[in-house]
Amino acid sequence: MSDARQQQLFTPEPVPLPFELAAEADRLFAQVVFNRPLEDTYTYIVPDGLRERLRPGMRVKVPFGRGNSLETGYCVGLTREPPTSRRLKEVAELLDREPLLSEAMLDLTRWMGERYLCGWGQVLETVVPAGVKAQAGTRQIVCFVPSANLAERVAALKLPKKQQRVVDVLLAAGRPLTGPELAEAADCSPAPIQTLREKGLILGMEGRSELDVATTGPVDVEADLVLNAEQQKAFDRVLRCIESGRHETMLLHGVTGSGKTEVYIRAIREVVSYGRQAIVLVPEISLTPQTIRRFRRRFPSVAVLHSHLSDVERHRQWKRIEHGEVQVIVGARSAIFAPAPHLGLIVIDEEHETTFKQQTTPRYHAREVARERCRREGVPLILGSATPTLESLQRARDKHDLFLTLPKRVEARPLPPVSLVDTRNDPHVSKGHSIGRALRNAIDLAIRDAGQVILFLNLRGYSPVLWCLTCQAGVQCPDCDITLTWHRDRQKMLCHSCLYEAPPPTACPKCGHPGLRYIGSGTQRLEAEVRTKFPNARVLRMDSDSMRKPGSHDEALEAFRQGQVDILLGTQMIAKGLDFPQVTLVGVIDADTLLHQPDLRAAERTFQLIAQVAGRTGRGERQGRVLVQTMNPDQPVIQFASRHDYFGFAKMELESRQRHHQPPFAALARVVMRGINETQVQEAIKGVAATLRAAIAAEPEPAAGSSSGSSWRPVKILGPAPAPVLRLRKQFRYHMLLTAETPEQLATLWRRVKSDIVVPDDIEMTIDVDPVDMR
DNA sequence: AGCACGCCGACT
DNA sequence: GTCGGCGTGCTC
Repeated sequence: MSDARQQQLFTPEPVPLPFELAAEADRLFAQVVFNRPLEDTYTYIVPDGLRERLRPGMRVKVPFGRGNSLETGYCVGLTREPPTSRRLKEVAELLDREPLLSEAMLDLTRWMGERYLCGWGQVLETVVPAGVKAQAGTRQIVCFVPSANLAERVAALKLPKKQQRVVDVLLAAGRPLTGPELAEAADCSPAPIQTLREKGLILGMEGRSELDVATTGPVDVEADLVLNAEQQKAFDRVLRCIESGRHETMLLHGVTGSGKTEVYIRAIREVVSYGRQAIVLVPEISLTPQTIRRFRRRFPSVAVLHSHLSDVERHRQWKRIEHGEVQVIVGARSAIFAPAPHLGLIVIDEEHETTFKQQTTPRYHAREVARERCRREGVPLILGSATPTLESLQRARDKHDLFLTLPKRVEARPLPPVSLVDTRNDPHVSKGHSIGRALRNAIDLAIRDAGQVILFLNLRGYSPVLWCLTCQAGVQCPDCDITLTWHRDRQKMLCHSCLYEAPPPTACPKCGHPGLRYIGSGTQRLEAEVRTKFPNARVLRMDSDSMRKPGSHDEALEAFRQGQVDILLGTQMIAKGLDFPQVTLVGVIDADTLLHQPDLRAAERTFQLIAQVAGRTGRGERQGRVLVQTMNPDQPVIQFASRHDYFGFAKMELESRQRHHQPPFAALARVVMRGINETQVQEAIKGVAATLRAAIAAEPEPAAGSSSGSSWRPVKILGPAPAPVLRLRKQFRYHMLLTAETPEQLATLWRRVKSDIVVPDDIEMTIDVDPVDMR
């Protein structure tokens, strides 16, 4: 028998008194999570003073840890039964008047923590915008209300004139008034109000000023366009799904220029007519005034959420959405968390874009969060793309999702013919030029016919490599394993992976020899080349260097649209779904850059990019054509892209992925460890790999045939190995991949093993579920 | 992720 | 004798 039990023999428990029992039965506990990588929720006693006000979704201050330091946490639930018998601490303070999140969003964020292997509180911290937490745009104010029986009490007193007037005004108002409001209405200074407050006749009440959530003024809403037969067919299917009231994911495959947006708009129109809201996610880069206008012209109340909003503005939009004052929410990745009270539909445009994956904790993919949110709320999800990810395509093939297609461009315009130009033997290219003979001729011709030209090169700067002839290597960033890019406009060498910059060296910093050569071309050098080769053409360069001013992006595109520019050249930025009817030629300067990336999706990216860029032409009355310069004209990906053959590409690539047990045929997670000391990082990741392998070995394999359906494949560990970019921002990085059949298997293993892993203080470890960037 | 606790070495 | 180094393990 334990000491505790022994003692009880001599000190019998006192019989609880009735009021104690009542209090016990009536106790309330709060479940709290923190912005830390912790899996557990922590239970706290809710003190009497807070029990009426505390609700799930509010933040609290609670004593945490052995030092009982006050930490901010999120209350995620309330319960009457404490889950542990341990002695509980009390909630110290309540930080919010209203919940920051609904119960539904709390559930969704918990799912995210489990899916992406991070703390629930970490998810909440990023889901709620900072401006909402700080209640940006509102101030702490004092409002005045009458005390009980004020009228009778005052009748018995003889108040000075001004005080009497204040009382009359307040009684007549019938609502709390702020100090200035009251003073204004009673035509007095704050003094009489203060006196009345001190006498206890009127009461001060702490509150917050209202946020001005004035909606944008009335706008003329344009009528819907007439759908063509294919759009109508796709829309009919979407309509059936909306009317069914059940969740379904629809993959809308539509070639560039096929009118996907019009189908989205009709679907949104439908759910809006039932009084529901729609969320439209677009890649950040597409979130231009033009895109926004497109929705604003069709719906009277549209909220836009993007990264450049101020805290106050974001808070205002959030409130508008929360109050149901908004029909359509258009935004980038994080708009997936918009607090729409009656969600009716989510649309993800350009579903294949990698910007939908967040690259910091919580490393969620907005498409997967959207899928889960729609499933929980029983509403449809539309994924749109001309080049869907193989993950989405495979789900449609497996009949999990519905496949809809718009196979033709609107008005049956043909897709532009794509010619591959082999630059291996081109006389200009071998001399270091970016524009080969064929492309030069094509540009000449296009300009002579008064057409516009787009030239695409996915490298900014002037020259990506400063080559040392002695070392036979490029000059690298001192902090990263990346060659420095020469930016001629700024006269600086820049690292595109960190903030490092330096003046150009005259000699190799490694070996000290002079004789450095500028090799390769970025958009700046291409611009110079274009200006010399086509001196009469009006040229505009668009990349993140030339478009730093806010609004310049839209301005540039507008100038191009208006025909004030003949040749537009730039990076990814110009590849996105914009509609320029006068473009008759698109040139891809170098199709090979993406092909050789150390990424399992390199081929997919290459295909998507060529397809995107090619889609910029042939969108008007005039025919367009595309020239793709490559050193690998026989490469299957480039071949498929030149034929606009998405399905041919997909078939080939899916077969390859299946053979190699890669997504979408496997679930993937990537563990990265980094630190200043390379051997320490190596040792640490070896330890983690060993722990994982031991856990896998210890797991008994299920008896043959016991698992129904597909064969059970245990989690496999690939690596550890140096990350493709070994050094980044002074830190050495090693990684390993975990693969399994399902993400659940990965999660189970990771959770079991995580508590056994000890990482030294100066080493950082992250896990990325469904990684899209392997650098 | 923090942070307090512990158990070891070089100092007033 | 004590200050403080960093591994270890817990946080309602």
